[in-house]
Amino acid sequence: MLSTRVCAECAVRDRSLCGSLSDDELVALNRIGQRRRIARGETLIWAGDESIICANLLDGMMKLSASTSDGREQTVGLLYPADFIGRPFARQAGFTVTALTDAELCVFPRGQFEAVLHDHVHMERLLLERTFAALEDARGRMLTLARRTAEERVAAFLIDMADRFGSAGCRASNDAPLTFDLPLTRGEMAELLGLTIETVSRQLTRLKTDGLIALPGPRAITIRDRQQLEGRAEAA
Amino acid sequence: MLSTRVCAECAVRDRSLCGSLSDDELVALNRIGQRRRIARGETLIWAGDESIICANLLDGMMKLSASTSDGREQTVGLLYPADFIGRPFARQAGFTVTALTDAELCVFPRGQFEAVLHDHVHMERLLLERTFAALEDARGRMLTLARRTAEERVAAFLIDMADRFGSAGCRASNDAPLTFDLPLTRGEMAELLGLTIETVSRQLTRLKTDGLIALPGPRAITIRDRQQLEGRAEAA
DNA sequence: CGTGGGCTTGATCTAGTTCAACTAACGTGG
DNA sequence: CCACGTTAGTTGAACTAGATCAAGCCCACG
Repeated sequence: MLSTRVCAECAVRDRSLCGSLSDDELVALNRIGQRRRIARGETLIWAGDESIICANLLDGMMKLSASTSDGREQTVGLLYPADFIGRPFARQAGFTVTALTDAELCVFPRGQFEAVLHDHVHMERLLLERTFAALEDARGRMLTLARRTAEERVAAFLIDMADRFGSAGCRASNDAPLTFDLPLTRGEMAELLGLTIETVSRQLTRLKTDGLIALPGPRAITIRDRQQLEGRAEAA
Repeated sequence: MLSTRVCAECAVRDRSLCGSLSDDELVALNRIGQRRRIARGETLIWAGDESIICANLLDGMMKLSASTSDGREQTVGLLYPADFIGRPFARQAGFTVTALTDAELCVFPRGQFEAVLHDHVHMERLLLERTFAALEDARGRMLTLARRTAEERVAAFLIDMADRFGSAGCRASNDAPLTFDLPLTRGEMAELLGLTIETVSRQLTRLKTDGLIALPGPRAITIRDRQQLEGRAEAA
């Protein structure tokens, strides 16, 4: 009873995997799930560790990252609220999962989560669809990392962030200036875009001096000319 | 009856998704599946096209590729026998699928394949596991494309190919020279590794002059010192 | 106040691209 | 059977996008 309440009040109930479950099914999931808060910078899972947990991200933002043996790092995915974390059916975690902001999770022991998955075909189907979507995203990013210029990467990233965090909903084609705070530092952007901090910074100031964006504060971005920014993102 | 025979004789029966089905379940799949041969260079699916088919690769090798609007291309995945092709539950194909060698496929209409998937939970589970594996592979490749040097990419690629095509099974740690034919041209390697043809060629001749490999013919590779080659692949 | 992290800016360097020959292998048709 | 065009591969010289190295700036926080 109380436990269904917890899920019923979940911020991402309707968007997460759990949205596929009926109220009574949620009871089972609640029994194995545990709320957990994690601070910005903390890492939940280390690549190579035994894969013991899965989770749903309830609030905040996290990153998935990989690194070479000599320490070069690359962010290979971003996680947003309602996203699924972890890899069922695998013994080892493939990537490191770290909080980019303070975050809140619903954590499940992997084995038990697999059992729930097994018993709830619809949930498994949803996870399959999400995994396909993640795969498509990763492959698209491969094109970016391998072939796009620094300017294209930065411009495309800003547009993506504007669409996610730009207030006043999705007024995508609106040409009024739009201001929002980036949830990532320059260093985190560099790690995501396959560049260095300096290059990211230079590209931003270039877009600023060209009048396409403004930088009201270190973390704030104003999109002043979305049209042109889109042009820079896909310089045909 | 005849139709089950077709699957029973399938070269990849035990390794493909279909391996999860009982003989009588195969009948259903056979009814919707169709053998198809495709020549080297032909493309089966174009990115952006309506997603009408799924398939199993029976024999040969294919690539998945993406490109920018101005024609820069990147191979985002390789497909080997028994691999699954296509994206169920999506209306559009995300990537172009092209044969790297003459190939043979078992093709299913997407909708009908989805229905089979729906009716055979075990098969859906297998597909989920494969999709996770593909996702992990794609993310690992992101690290390579963003952070590794040309030499590391080429060396790692050769080791991967040696493990797949090196005759006499997986004598991975054997230090006897191992010769095999690359299934990819220099251009295809470049597209896969995020480099240019010239860079791939130069790296290969460097590895040759350093004595780690030999190049008996344009397509042939001899691994002469796997240890050292591995060192070049992960220059710690 | 000073100290440290995040950010910017400048100067220099370099790995890999680009451009340009050139070579080798391979069919195809005269 | 050989000339010839074509495609794949190699090699060299020059160039450049982005990395690296090196200050400095700004502000929050102890």
